[in-house]
Amino acid sequence: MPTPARTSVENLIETARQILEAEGLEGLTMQRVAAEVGVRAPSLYKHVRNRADLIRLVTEDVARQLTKLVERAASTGDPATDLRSIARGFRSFAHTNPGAYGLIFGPLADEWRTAPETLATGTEALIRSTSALAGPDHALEAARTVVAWAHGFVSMELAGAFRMGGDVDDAFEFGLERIIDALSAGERRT
Amino acid sequence: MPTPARTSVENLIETARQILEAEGLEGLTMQRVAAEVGVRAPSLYKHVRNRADLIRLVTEDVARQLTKLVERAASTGDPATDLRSIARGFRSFAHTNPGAYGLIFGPLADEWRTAPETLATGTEALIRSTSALAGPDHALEAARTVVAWAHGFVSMELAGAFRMGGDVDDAFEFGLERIIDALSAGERRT
DNA sequence: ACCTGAACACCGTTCAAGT
DNA sequence: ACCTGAACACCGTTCAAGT
Repeated sequence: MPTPARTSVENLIETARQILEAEGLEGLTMQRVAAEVGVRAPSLYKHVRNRADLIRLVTEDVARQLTKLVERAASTGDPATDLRSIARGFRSFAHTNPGAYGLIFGPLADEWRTAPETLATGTEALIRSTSALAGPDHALEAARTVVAWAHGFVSMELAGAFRMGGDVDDAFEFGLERIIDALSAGERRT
Repeated sequence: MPTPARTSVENLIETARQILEAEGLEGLTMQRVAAEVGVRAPSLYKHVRNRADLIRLVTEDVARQLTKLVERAASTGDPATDLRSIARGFRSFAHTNPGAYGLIFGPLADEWRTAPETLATGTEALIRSTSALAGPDHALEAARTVVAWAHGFVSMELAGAFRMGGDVDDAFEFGLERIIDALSAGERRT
């Protein structure tokens, strides 16, 4: 006798993400998710392969959202302006979704790492800006410099690593301007 | 009847660190550590409070080692040279101790985060260099820029996030020179 | 003073049995 | 076609009992 599903992958992903933000990755258990959607843990295995698979799906969801944000931030055509929007958007995304953000580049098991394609369009938007700023020869290296700095900054910030006083917002803006400067300087020199 | 301890905190920390590098954080279980040192899991609780405590001790050990490395790298007195040494030393430490490195700024539970003091002397060495390079007014912000970039770069690298081709070593050197440039440029301008 | 087995509460996961 | 309880192997942790 076929019975209609009481939940769905989408529902599981959304629920998992809420739990992740509220209680962290350790709190994201199959039993917790099951309880939240109103079934027993074994039922989840009709919808996802296992816990790692569920986490991977959440990560992909997050990566898609971040990518869309970056894509939209790079819209004026002026590379420095776009880079500022991208960096600030990146940071504010991390602030509002700290748990989700930790999944993307975190030192986590290979199993739930997101595929390169998911982040591709966001990367393209970034490279477009750095290409205009640092020249096409250094576009990729410049993009890596920007994203490394931005990711490092927000991940340290979220980890509570900036504990020597000083205004953290100011430090972010300082770094952003200096890096944009440095990349444009490179272009002028070439 | 007092019996001599068959293990010690130091022994546990060292063993835990080996397991961490070999099998990742999930593989670092109390039973695994106990088996490795030749006792049963409950015995570990005579030496550490619990698993989180053991991980915290490992983190502190790692932080101390990294700090010492940074401290020693900054030795020539020339800020740009010292910054290069610090950044490269930082990166090579992460490469040889990827599991341990992940503990320091990772998006991990508060319980095993290391105390600020442990990283203090390394931070001082870094700030000395950035102060000479970017001026004392921006020393802290400049140090945050450098460390954010370096940490972001190596953590993305370790996470396998640089998947668009290009030479990753070159990207590191590119970013390093541009950032040093940008910070010195700031000094000249003031 | 340290170590142990037994026990408890919690995981993830499988599977046969229910509807 | 989905959901369930029971079961298994694994955790971390506590504790009384051993030496």
